[in-house]
Amino acid sequence: MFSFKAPRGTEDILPAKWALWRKLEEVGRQEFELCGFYEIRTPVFEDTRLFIRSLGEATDIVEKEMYTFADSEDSSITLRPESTAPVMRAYLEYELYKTKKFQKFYYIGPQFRKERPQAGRLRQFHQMGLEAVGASDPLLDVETVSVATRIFDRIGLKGYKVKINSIGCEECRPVFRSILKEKLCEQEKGLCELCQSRLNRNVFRILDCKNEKCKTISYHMPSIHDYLCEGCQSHAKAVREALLDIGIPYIADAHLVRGLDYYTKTVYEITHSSLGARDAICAGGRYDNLISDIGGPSIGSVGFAIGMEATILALENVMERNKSVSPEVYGPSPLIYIVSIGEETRKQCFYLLNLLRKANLSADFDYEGRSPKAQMRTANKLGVKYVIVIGPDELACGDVKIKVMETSEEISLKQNEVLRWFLNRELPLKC
RNA sequence: GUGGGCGUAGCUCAGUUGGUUAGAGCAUUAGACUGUGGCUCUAAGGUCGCGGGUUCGAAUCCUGUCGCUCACCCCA
Repeated sequence: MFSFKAPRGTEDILPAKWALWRKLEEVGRQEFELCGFYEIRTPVFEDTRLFIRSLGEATDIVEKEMYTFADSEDSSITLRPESTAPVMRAYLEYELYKTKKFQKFYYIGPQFRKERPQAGRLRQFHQMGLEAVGASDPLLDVETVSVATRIFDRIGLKGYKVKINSIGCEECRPVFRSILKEKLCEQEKGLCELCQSRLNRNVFRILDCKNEKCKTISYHMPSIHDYLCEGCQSHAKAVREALLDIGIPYIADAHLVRGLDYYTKTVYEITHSSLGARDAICAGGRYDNLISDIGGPSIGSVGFAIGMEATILALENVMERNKSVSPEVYGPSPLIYIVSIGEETRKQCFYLLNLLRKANLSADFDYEGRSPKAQMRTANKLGVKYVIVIGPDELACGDVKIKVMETSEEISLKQNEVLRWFLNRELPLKC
């Protein structure tokens, strides 16, 4: 018999795992809003050309990793492989820059890339990220880093590293690229096979190669820092100083490069060593050309994306080592469980259940018609504070019995007193 | 797209050179306790991923296939 499964590279987040996701999302939202970012939601699919234009035609994402569909005869849509371009598209479409040039956005949502799944890398994955659009201040670059690190701090993720670099702008990068390429070509035979092909496709990636021979060669290569133009140099310096000033430890990594074409000046990556080969939990940087590339005015922006699966994986690894951090897997328990004994009491229980819920007291009930013992077991497992018992005896005299689970104390009350009794000692949930 | 590893109960895993009714722990449900939770004990549950082959006999060996996983290219 055929059985359905979640498609390759997708995963179901079951209730047992939701607590961590929720925590990450809630902390993220709070932190974003604390720093003046506003949530924006864009469609999960866009005109295919948006991504071709923004990411660059020759990138792997565009060449082989996009979920692209014919929408009608002459239009093609693509499930978003990242959210920066869609956010910028919205910023331009509604001409938001006309009301206020500088705007700060954040987003949380699924992204799609058709690649082979691997640890922390899926075909449908989730990012939460921010975009600060319309300013070139290096302090803004640092603000984005600080938002990311505070999110990680506040969810209790220890042991991450901030790596930062400048990759120059359209002025100085091409100069460095050609010099680097020239020097590397001289040593072509010493490079691994892959890097030899990178010479023509993506020279900067060679600096990042894990092959020992390539590492040695790139160690002796000139550094981008020697070729940065004056503007990029002072920008990079200001970023590093501000990071120090506000106490964010970082690693200046001259070999850090970015896959996407649109980055300029500042690029950074936050990694976690517990993750294995793909260790980035956040990546971002400045993109001063993206907006003009997709048809907007020439204004600078900076942003990052946090990989939520990767972050949660890292968080779980940290908790594994430090069991004192309890994950509260199933989230909050109901306050009250109602146990009915005998078929004829169920209507009364159900009435009471709805009364409690209308007063915002969380309560649940057994719909399987099981034995009182089984219902008590469930109540215990749920971790409720109180159990209300109604059986034929109670029904006959219009009472209910309330059991306080912690002390096993039992109290008899008239049915019409129940609600007041709870409201006197428990705060209703806020809506 | 390329390469490695792994598929046995809901979960985590044992399973001897191929040998009778395939095991453990945890979880679930029921019962012991017929109106009361936690502890204890008992019981229930498996087409050994799927197909083919070798064999008197296959969870075990061979082969194909599907799935998962890790790594590579690339990337969050």
